[in-house]
Amino acid sequence: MTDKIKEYVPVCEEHEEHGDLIAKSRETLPETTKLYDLSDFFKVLGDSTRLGILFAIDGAPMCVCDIALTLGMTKSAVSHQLKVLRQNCLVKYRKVGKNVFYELSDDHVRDIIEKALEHIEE
Amino acid sequence: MTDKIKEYVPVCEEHEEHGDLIAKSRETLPETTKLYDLSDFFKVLGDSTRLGILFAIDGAPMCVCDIALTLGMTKSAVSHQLKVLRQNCLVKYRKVGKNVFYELSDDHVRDIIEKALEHIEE
DNA sequence: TCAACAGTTGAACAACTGTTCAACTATAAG
DNA sequence: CTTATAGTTGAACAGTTGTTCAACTGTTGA
Repeated sequence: MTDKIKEYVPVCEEHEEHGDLIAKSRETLPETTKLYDLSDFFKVLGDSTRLGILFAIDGAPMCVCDIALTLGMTKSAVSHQLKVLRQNCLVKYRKVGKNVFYELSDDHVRDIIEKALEHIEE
Repeated sequence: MTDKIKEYVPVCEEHEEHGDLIAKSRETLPETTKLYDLSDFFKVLGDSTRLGILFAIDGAPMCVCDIALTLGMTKSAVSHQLKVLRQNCLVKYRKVGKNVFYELSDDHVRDIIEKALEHIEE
């Protein structure tokens, strides 16, 4: 071993032929931040509890307690997940007396879930 | 504390009024297994590396090595994630000599990602 | 036959995630 | 004022996840 900085050597033998392809692929790749935003969005949907909440409040707004009853979970667990959904703008809420009613924030999410359901059902 | 089994007592005061709502919400709720399948699908998309791979091979099939070069990752890390994508049928592949070329398995996934991109961009 | 490279795999490790628990705030009713 | 309930929150814990590393298979070409 020398004290020279080890150069990063591309390994694919056909690399030169593929050079154009790689360059082109790199160009069409979204920015890193956008890739993170996108994966964060899918991460939020990637939990059965949160999906359950979204399905539960689809149709009519519900309070935390009733969501918990519907899903058979503790209020605490539901509240924690509602926070995640709130922070990612998937739900909106309004306070009425002691209750907080949650509902879907827009139809966009409904569409995406619908499409995904079609996908896994085929 | 008695040795009686502690009964599960619904807590929401307006619970009786909400009874219908909860029953209705429970009915429209997908089955547990479907909820898990759906969240599993989103989990797969909920990782920036895997999304990067999908974007990279969108347009033209690529070998593992080139995907790794495009994303600036090790072949091993890419291969591990390709395995996840394979197991969830998001990519298909064919072996040509020493190389394994991966491509998107269908347009459905492209649509979902596209819709999600629209959502986070608004 | 042998060396070089593409790709896969399992173990290990660190980072992250979801639920539980207990403590807390706030509103409503007696 | 006091009590009961709705909801939130932070800490703790267990389970999961992604990358790294090293070892491995399989194909190509000398």
